[in-house]
Amino acid sequence: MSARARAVGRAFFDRPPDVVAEDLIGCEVSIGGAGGVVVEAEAYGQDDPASHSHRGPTPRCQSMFGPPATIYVYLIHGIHWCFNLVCEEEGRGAAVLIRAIEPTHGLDAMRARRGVDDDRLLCAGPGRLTQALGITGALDGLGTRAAGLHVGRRRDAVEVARVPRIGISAATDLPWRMVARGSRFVSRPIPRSLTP
DNA sequence: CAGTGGATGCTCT
DNA sequence: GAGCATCCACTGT
Repeated sequence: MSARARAVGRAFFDRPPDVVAEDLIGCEVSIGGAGGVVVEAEAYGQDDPASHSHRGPTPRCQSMFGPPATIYVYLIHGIHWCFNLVCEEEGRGAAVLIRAIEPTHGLDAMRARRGVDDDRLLCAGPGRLTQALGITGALDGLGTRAAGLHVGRRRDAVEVARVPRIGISAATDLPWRMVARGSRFVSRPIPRSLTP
């Protein structure tokens, strides 16, 4: 077990969502002793028809308009929680969806919560990741400190691919999905046409 | 491996 | 009432 990486500061999140999403790749995220390294994340902004914040605050997405590093968690398809971190300055409604991590800590707890044995599928997808980490709507609106969430700085170099986002029906061309090249822990592979 | 369809219930118009 | 930032099982190559 390696030492915990130094935490990123609030200024890290006080930047545009695509910049934050790109820089989050390779960073360590953990909560309650479970976690890993971010290998896939998507950016969502206010002037972005695919974003919940696009039409202004609603009861669901209100926390997107909070200060940088606020946690935004919502339920999708009535089943799965999705985990975001707010970025840019307060009130902009920008956030980054964490879509996949390479699990490194608390593997047994995550396997138990997921009910699967295949480590590749533990955190490969926004719904799988929240289930593995035990993240629910109870964290919505909290800051990282209050939630017990740790975000550590990137320690090793990563090559990041910028590709179109997944599972949305608007702004499907915007390349705001960031993927760690070569990782086998992503939710879906990088499109062949965008592979060197 | 690719494509399809069902589950499941909250959110917003 | 329609749509949804998903996942899983199942089909057919």
